[in-house]
Amino acid sequence: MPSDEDLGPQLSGRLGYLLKRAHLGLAELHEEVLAPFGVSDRELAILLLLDGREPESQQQLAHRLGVDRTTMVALIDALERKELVARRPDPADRRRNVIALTDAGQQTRRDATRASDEAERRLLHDLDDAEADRFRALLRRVARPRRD
Amino acid sequence: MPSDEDLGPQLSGRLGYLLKRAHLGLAELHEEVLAPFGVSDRELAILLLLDGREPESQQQLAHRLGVDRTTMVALIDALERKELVARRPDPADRRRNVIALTDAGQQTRRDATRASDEAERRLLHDLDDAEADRFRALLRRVARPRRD
DNA sequence: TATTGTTATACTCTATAACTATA
DNA sequence: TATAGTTATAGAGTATAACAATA
Repeated sequence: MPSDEDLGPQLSGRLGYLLKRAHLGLAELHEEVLAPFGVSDRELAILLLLDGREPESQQQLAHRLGVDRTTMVALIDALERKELVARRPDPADRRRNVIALTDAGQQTRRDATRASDEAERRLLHDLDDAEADRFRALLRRVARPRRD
Repeated sequence: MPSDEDLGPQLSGRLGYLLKRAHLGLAELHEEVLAPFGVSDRELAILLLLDGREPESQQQLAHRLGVDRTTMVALIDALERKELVARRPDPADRRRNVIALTDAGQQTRRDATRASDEAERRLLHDLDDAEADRFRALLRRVARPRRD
């Protein structure tokens, strides 16, 4: 990724550029800290989505993650291969797969979440605690779902 | 994009999710406000990169944009088709193409930048002016290039 | 030999359409 | 008929490898 001097003030101050760089920076940190646990940031999101909920179908999960159900198939495939989640047919409706965290999945969720916390801390490294809280609070308001 | 209730507190508060949503929200706003000018946010970035600089080769431009030179080819192709930029061979080194904004490109840069300002304002709609300034200042510090 | 722009190719991520098994 | 999961396929967006022109 280029530095500010490369870009010039016209582009380097634009919100789109800043958000992209922050997002990309966090993605890189996540890749680094999650590597020991064998999951991607994306997969951690699914583990978090599954945790502490009634077991759900792939389709419900896909909807909550904001992807198509066809996209969900490969994501669950990967997590199942790693034995972090299990598919079982819903007895009440055998068209459905119910997805649940395995014990290993629970453990990975805990460990990977701690690692992700560390990635977030490193992203906000230049901010003191009060500034970090302020940033998070403002970002939450900016990230509100659009009301079109 | 799913709402907070869909996600649950475990995922909806994570920085990665918030940054992604803010970034995506701005991308959607940009698509809307830039449509009348026939350029994408990506293309506006290139127009801004070209503005007020010594003319540069495709490769220099690619480096500053943070993409491969092979990727730059199609981006310049599109802008050239719209007659917003012009390629001309560098007389001093005929391997190179020098890329320059056309008059129409200058005009589009001005108009599209104003539209992008509007998109940024709409993204920050829930913040008052002081909060928006604070958010920008904090984001700049978070978006610092990683010093690995 | 090395570099610039280009093309061909492949890889990732995603969605749409079509298939199957169930309902 | 309609729905859940799946597969095949296609479209972005990106990169790597190879090629022609030039240095």
